[in-house]
Amino acid sequence: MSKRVTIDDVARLAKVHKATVSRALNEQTADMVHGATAERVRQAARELGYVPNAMARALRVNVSMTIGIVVPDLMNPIFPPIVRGIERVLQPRGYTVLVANTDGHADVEAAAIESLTRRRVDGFILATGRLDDEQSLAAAHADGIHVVMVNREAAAGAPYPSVSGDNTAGVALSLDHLLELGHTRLLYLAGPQNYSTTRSRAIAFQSLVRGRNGLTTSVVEVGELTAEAGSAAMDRVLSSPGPLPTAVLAGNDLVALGVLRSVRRHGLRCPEDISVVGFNDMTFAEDFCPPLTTVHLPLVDIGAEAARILLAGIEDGEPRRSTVELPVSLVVRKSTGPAPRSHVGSLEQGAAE
Amino acid sequence: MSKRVTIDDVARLAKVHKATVSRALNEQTADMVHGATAERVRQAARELGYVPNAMARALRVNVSMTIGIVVPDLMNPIFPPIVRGIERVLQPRGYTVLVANTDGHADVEAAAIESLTRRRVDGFILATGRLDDEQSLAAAHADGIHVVMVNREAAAGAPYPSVSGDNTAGVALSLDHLLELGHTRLLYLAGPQNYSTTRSRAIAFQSLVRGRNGLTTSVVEVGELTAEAGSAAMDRVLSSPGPLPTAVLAGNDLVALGVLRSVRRHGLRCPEDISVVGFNDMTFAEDFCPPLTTVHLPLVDIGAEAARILLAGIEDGEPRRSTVELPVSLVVRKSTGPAPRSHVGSLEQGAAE
DNA sequence: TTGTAAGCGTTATCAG
DNA sequence: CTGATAACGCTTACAA
Repeated sequence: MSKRVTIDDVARLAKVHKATVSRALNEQTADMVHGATAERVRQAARELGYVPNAMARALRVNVSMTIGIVVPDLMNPIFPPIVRGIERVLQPRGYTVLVANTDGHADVEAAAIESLTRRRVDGFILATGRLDDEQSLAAAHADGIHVVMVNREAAAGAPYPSVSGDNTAGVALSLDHLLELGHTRLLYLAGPQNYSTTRSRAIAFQSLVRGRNGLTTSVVEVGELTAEAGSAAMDRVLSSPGPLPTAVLAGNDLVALGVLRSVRRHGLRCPEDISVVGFNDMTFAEDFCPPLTTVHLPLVDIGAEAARILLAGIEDGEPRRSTVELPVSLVVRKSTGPAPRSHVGSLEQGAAE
Repeated sequence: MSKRVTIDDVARLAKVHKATVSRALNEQTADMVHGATAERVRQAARELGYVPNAMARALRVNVSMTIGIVVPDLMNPIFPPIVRGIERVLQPRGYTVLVANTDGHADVEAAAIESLTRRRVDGFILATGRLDDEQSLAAAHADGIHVVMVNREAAAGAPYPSVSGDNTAGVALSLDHLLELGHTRLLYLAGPQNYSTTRSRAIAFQSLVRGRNGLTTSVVEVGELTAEAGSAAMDRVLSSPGPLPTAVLAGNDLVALGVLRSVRRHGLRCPEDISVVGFNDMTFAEDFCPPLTTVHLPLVDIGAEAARILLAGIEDGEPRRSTVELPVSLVVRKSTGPAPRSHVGSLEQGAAE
């Protein structure tokens, strides 16, 4: 536990003042010192195994080179790619990333933000997508800490820049695909409405569907964005009376996965009896049973772009106000197919075209 | 960007010395100050929105309350559960977690460790499982920073405690299962041998299989622990001459997934033509096509246990030397079935029982 | 119970 | 080009 070596130790060995050591070891200021001196200092540092204390530096210069990322749950497969994207741009610039999970609870989110604020992160990237106003975040923001939202639709008076996929386009793509396959009885399985992504997807669905003739549509809200919740919701749908939907659009892939499980359990086949389309194109969506047709979001890029905007804000001083929506695409796999013939005749509302 | 409020600001408002503020706001020392004074201080702090500077504190007390986690790739689904487990025990104790990805490269791993050392983490949890000796880690360790390995078999002279699943038992379980199903021609698809987990699994396989009559076994090493590498390796196996294995044990689930894909592409059916068993029971293994039979590792527990050991070491001062192997279980799903009858007669070596 | 003062390891500023 | 000094925000002997 030999007391850590400090800049003073290096100075002593190199027979210079610690200020000189500081200058010699710093890229920015290295040219302020004589070449030979600098080399002597570097040599001494190497010899002693000197590792600068980033906290002392941060305290002095008031910049921690640290970014806090807040996610609901790293185990949700959409977040690791986003985090990777963020790291990909931050790491090379010398930033380190602090990740906090919130489990989707507002109070632990507040605690996480507070904890990161204590650590004096230079900025926040929030991937929680909750719509509730966050007290501690606003406070941090007021103190000049930059914030970028990710995977979150910017609200009207959005105080923070945001980066997300084009949810409306994604829903439109899915819808077109299903319509082309002849589906007329559609179910939208929406996520909780206090998540902006799922909310905006649901809104997109409603407005795209409105005014189309020959369509029977319904929207059911699932309590959580998990396979379990999706499964439970679909169970309820499948065991309720009346004609079943021939296709379901899920709020995200996890929900879609739950639907797949439920459909299987009920002895129905996907896509023969019912088509399913997801959202996000999470890792392994192609390996599901059947491989999931879903809207592909460029998650890594979304993370990277968020990081870039954050950095730009930090460097300018001026917080940006951008709202970026990255393009999405539909990747058609095996969970969607032609609408089942047997149902065509049994429409009970809406005129068939 | 109003200059952050400091302890002095609070002191001024509460009309006490900053030392008193420090004492009042600190759980440990709060009882050293008069109740009324403490309340006044808390009130002032609240009023000003005071958030203590953790770095200044860390600098003073020489404890950062920060733990560095080093993983190869957060996008590999086995790591998020481990990280969650770690957080689950660290968070409540006030620790914050710094996660660094290495992409499996030794040099970026070194850089990550150095970066975390600069930040003066109180400990490391390494989930990289590489066997290469890490220079900067040894240096940190020599300076009294605690280290715990996770998902890594302890080598003979292991300098650090480690927590992992019982790999040998896992392989034994898989093997027994396949033997019971009548498989006699077995392929082990091992991961790279510089990962201790995959190495010890491969060794377990070899030694368990040795001396068993009536078995034809082979071991093929795949270059990486990814679905792509697994797929490529299996492609090679399937397009080589000679009788095919009736069952393959994969070094981990990702490799198994690659095998599944390859098998499908080659027009073979799993498990009718070939059985596949994985290792790890990663999230969504049950949703693969077919659902994957695999060895379940208690990943969250593994992470949690690692964190506990780390904390114990930090609190004692004395680094532990424990090597923990958590029990594993086989979860049988649909990717394994009876050995195909058609092959029974065509064994070309080893006596059928 | 509270105040004083020193110091944690850096870097910025100002002299030399 | 280099050295001295102060300051970043906090905790902790020690003193009152």
